[in-house]
Amino acid sequence: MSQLINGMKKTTIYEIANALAIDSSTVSRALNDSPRVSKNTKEKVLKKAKELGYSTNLLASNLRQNKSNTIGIVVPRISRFFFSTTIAGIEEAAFTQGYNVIISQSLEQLDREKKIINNFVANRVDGVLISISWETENCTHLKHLQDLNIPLVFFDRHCASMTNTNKIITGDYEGAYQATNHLIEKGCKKIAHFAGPQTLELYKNRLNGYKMALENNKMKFDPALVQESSLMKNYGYESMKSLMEKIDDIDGVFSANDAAAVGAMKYLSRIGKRIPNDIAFVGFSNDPLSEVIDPPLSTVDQFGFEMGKKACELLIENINAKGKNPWQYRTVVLQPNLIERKSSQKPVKIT
Amino acid sequence: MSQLINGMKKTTIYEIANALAIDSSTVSRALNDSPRVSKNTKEKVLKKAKELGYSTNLLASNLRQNKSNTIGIVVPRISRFFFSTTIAGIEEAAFTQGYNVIISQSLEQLDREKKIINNFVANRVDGVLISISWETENCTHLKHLQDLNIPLVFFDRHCASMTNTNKIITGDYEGAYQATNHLIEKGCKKIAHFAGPQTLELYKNRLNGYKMALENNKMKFDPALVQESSLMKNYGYESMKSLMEKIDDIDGVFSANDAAAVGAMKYLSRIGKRIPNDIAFVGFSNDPLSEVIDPPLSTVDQFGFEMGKKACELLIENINAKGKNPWQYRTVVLQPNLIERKSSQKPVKIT
DNA sequence: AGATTAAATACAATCGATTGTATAATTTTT
DNA sequence: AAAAATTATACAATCGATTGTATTTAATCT
Repeated sequence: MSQLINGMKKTTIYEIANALAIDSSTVSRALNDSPRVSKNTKEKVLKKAKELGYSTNLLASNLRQNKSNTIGIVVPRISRFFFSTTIAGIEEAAFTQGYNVIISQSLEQLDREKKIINNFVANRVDGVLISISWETENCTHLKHLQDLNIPLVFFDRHCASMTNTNKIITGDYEGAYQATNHLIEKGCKKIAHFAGPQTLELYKNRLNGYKMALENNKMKFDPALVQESSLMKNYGYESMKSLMEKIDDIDGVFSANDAAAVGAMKYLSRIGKRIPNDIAFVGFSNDPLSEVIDPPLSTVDQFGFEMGKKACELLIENINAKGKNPWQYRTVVLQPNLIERKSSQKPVKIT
Repeated sequence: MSQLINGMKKTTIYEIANALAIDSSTVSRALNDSPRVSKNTKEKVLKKAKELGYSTNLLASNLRQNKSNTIGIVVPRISRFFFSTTIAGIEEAAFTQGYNVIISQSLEQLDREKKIINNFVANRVDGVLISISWETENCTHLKHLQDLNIPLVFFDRHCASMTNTNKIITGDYEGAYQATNHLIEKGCKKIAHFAGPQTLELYKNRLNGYKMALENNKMKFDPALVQESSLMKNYGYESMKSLMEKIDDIDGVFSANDAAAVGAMKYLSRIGKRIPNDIAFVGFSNDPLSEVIDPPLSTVDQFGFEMGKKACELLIENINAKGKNPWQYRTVVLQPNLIERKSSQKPVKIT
């Protein structure tokens, strides 16, 4: 095993070629196991490569092949549970297929998102997976990607204005419908909704699912029962507080995420309300918090890992199809799953 | 704005050079704002570049400059809260300084870790940030990185066998000492410890902190009170169960992470024990779970985001120092912070 | 104006691997 | 054994940007 002195230059195929008195092209082909090289030479090359501590320079290889074997990921925040789970799924699929992932966070800022996309283009990523920021209403920077023939897949949050594109999303409408309907079945008469930023399609859909469930059960939709916020925990707390001050006979809450529900539950337990007896709760996302809070929070499971994995597989499929027959953009909807826990088990009223 | 037809070749500096009848080297220098190019030409180049939709090919640039502006990160699991927080910190620092991050997960497997490192070397990352897997006892693959003169910084989990290296770690011993001492102060007489895999330095240190706190308070250390596991939630549940079946007068638990503590608390609430009155709890990490569980769990805050940010800054410093005076390896210890919550507030006994 | 210095640009090699084409070596066929 | 067909290897261009050196052009000085 060769000892490399600090800062010594890395071995290249030329050094291997020199050492064996053959041509660099033969070395390259040998290393790539090309049928154009004899078994004998391949063995010699491999042996010498090991001896010299050779490691392919993928920068060179990538340049020549005009392919980086890299996928760019943009998420609002890496540390948010749902996104870190999705990323885990993406990484898993990417690793299996020999792709690297580079990850950047938009921090919900459009201008950061644009910068990131530019950087990805400059780095010649083979494809992009993105969950857009709150601020992203104008998607020209993403359309531009498609113009450049760089495959793109949205996951979870997508651009409503782009119809011709790949996306993999949750059945938000259906999940919200189920959740609300479940509360109604448990006997709730006045159900509030914590809505997320209505710039995002997915929160609109959750609101619509809520509305439609009410309507189908002949309950009137009351805008005063809807609180829109960023759905962070403290907003759940505040939303609940201001709702309760205005309307005191709320007996159910469907929250568009778990964090806000948790915040609200904390407020209610502080003011002595019982869950689910006084107010029943259903959240969304199946955040680990939901299982731990007391009482455990009913929620809608989103399968983040699965979504990431599928999104990545779809992207790679698209990458591999480049240059072949025209690509058919695909929309995959993952149907979520209502998990019933104690927070929504209202005792049956005897009437 | 030029419309690119699907699959059209990307513009290069040569096209810009041709269009303006100047040399490509001048274009390159103009784009990099070199003082060797006149203001006039710079403007013309920039204008033409925009017109042709030019985007630097960093693959080419990186090859030439033998620098990828990329940092490789290896973590056991991206979706674990502590790691996703750390990654967020790393990404933040990297973005600020113009670096990309590529992320891979070892899934606690040594052979995956080795593959990842090889891949990072082939991709010529400028530096590596790693939190090693459980299985990683032999660190030759990481020593190899240093031989290749690729800067390396460990964070959180490091190799005990490597003394000459950069690392940024938590004051695990001190944190554990504080946590245990706190339980003792609250009147606990028989404190159990949920220990993590003892292959990892950090869990050894937490165990030692626990031991030393007992010793300094003249309490005997009893190995039967220590349960070693992977510290996943269900292991906390099981550990507590098997402990209680053997020893029934335990009145405090210091768990080396929060998840295991939460599992144990769930078990105790099931069998009707009261927390903190019967058994007080302190966890480690300040996982979001700890704030939400009832009663809220006292824990030791680890500042994951901070750790990631500092680790990345240290790495970049090391990268920039390459080739200059010999680098002094650094060890940074972030002192953790005990957060007292209800789970450890044992009512004072009147004696 | 002519010489000297400075500014701006052009030339050409280079980073390390890949790949189409040409040539040499070997094997098969007749 | 000569011709044809295979197989193995060598040659040389290429990917797109960077950078040291050389050359041309413009500005300054005496």
